[in-house]
Amino acid sequence: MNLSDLLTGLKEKGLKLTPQRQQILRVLLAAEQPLSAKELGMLVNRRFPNVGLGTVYRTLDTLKQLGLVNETVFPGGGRRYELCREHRHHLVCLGCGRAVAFPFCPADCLAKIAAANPDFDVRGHSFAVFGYCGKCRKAQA
Amino acid sequence: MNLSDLLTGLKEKGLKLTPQRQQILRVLLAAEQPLSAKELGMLVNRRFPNVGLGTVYRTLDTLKQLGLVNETVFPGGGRRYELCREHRHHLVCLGCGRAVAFPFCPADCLAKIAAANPDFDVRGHSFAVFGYCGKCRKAQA
DNA sequence: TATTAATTGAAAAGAATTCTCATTTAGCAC
DNA sequence: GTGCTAAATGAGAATTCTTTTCAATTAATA
Ligand SMILES: [Mn+2]
Ligand SMILES: [Mn+2]
Ligand SMILES: [Zn+2]
Ligand SMILES: [Zn+2]
Repeated sequence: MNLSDLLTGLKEKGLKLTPQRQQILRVLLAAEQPLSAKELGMLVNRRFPNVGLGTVYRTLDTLKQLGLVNETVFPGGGRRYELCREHRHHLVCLGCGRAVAFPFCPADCLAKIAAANPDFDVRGHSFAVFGYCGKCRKAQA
Repeated sequence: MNLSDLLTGLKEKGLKLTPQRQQILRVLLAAEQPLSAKELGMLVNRRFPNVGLGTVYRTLDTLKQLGLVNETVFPGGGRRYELCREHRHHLVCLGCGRAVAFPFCPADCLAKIAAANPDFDVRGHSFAVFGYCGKCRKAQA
């Protein structure tokens, strides 16, 4: 998934290709881990200093609705955003906040749950493992 | 786990057994699903109308630190609290917010992750499945 | 009952997110 | 290119959620 694919996607939905949106997408493409709205805003501001958080949140909303971005909630409550690429989950450090992705998910659990709750229309799931990374453990000791 | 067990726990840690704390624990014991701080506060207020949210949050913090309460973050970002009973996860309705617990967790995934990241000190994990419950589906249709 | 440190209520402060509205602008027709 | 229009933006106000502050209260202990 590259920038022009994403822009084509927006265009098809009748959305304007504003420079702000393009830059937000560029930052998301370059990100190596899920970003908070604030982090995303700061990165966007490197090139467009007066894009406000309002625009960041609005854009994230539209991208979520288009299914291009997904929102993950990490322990402590912070919402983070990333482009939808391969489905993945994260190993999150409670010390420094860094996240490492892993590509597999609890398929057996999901199957059990769906089987046990036929009335429920399952739309998604979240899974995250948290603890302390090597660096933070050394820093503590 | 009943009320006097919990109170004994608090006492052992040198914490005061205030009526506010007791009521918060009673409400958490009676709850059938994780509560937001606000919901918890309102339920506490039925008996103690002037307990403020400040006290609710402070008490939840102490209970978390004692390992008696755990915090779960549901999709959208709301933090919810429940007594630590058996380890469990939830099936959460995106429509009405109701949650149903299920008692198993992705053990195989957790093992794979721990094996692949020996430097990382795993302290916990979160897992939630979301979608729309039977009631909400009927309401939509 | 007197003492004391922990706890509380009330209110202020902070942080995160959403809303409002006047202004700007991308996309389109001419 | 020029003008039109609905969509998008910037700036800031407003909400909502959570933490902090501090003077007053109170549970625990002697
Ligand atoms: Mn998964
Ligand atoms: Mn589990
Ligand atoms: Zn770390
Ligand atoms: Zn529902």
